[in-house]
Amino acid sequence: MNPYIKRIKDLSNNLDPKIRTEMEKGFTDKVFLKGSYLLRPGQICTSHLLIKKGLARKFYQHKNKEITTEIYLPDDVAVSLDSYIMRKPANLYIQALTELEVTIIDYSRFDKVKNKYNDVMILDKMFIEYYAVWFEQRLKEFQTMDASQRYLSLLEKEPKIIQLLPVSIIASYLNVSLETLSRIRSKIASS
Amino acid sequence: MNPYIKRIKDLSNNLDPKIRTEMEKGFTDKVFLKGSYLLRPGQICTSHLLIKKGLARKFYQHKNKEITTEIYLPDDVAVSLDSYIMRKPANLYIQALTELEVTIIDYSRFDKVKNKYNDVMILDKMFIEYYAVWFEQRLKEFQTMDASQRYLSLLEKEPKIIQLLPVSIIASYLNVSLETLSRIRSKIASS
DNA sequence: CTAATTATTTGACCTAAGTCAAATTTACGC
DNA sequence: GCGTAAATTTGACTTAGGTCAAATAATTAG
Repeated sequence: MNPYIKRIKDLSNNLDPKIRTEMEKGFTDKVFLKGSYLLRPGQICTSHLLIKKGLARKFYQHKNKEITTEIYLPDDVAVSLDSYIMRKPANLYIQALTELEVTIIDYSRFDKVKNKYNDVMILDKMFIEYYAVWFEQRLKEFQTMDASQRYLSLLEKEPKIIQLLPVSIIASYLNVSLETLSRIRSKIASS
Repeated sequence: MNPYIKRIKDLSNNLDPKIRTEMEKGFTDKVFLKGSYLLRPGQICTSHLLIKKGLARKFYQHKNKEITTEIYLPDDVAVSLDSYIMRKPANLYIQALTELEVTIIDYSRFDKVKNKYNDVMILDKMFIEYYAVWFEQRLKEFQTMDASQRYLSLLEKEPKIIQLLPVSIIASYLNVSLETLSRIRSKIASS
């Protein structure tokens, strides 16, 4: 796990139990069927979705092609940052790729707790900081690596994604055509 | 100006004057010569740099080519988020492109004020939220637009950048070769 | 088990954009 | 203003990766 994320988790676990209890009042568990949508374009994203079990992804439609922007494994948090922060309709989908169990962290309840306890505010800020840095790194990969390098980097950093997901989704996450990804894989296999 | 940034500015201006005064104690003004560096790889970024006058950019070196990641105009805030947040050495440069006047907002002083006043903490969080959303949008541009479209988008959203900066820097900001950018411009001019 | 989908691979071809080199234009020092 | 250096443009060529189409391979339903 990323060290910064680990720090967030540790701090979260060491919160005053009273605060934790109050925070968890705003949590709801929910199960989604494979293929179903946790968020669709037009809806406002009013919660963070903590993945407990299963796989999910975030993607948008562009010229009748799907671009996957994030893939979620257990312990990841799914949210349309743009929609959540700006309180405006989302322009993307969050979709369950398997049967999925999530904990829903409602915005307005969480917001109250944040404003009451500085420690919770700091945790939330750390989460966004991590997100910003993650985006910066991902952007850098697109600016400096070709398709094979991006694939190898993903294989190294997130082998589970490669193992668990179909070529079409991995390709759309790497922003290459599935034919190209297939060629990259066969080239690597034969070397 | 972006509406979210405007909201941050407004909130900042409406802070309790006592808080503002305390916050501004941690501010220092400084002037940089054209071409000089406000941050270099290896240094830890321990401040936000508010541009008062002049132009600056952030860039990194990749395979003896420069990639410009941000261009700063007056009122923008320059910071290596990665280095600032993770408290680790930066891997990029922040450089004055003209004679430059900045206000330096020192990390540790600002941190004290943030933890004392929730309103300041919220402002800082909003700044990072904006940053994350900005990165997300920029990533989307690279994933969905070709070189000409990125150029036209920049021309529309940040005409000043196009007017004020040399082709070589605009090209490295759009992640195209300067020859390609030159061709794009001549094609647009002739149509 | 077999048929029918669906996913993946392979092939042929095309295009956006990169590289290298040369020509031109612009800016700057004296 | 003149010469030199830097910035920009133009040309010729190459290449990564896209598209379209067909061939396999893997799943799934019945």
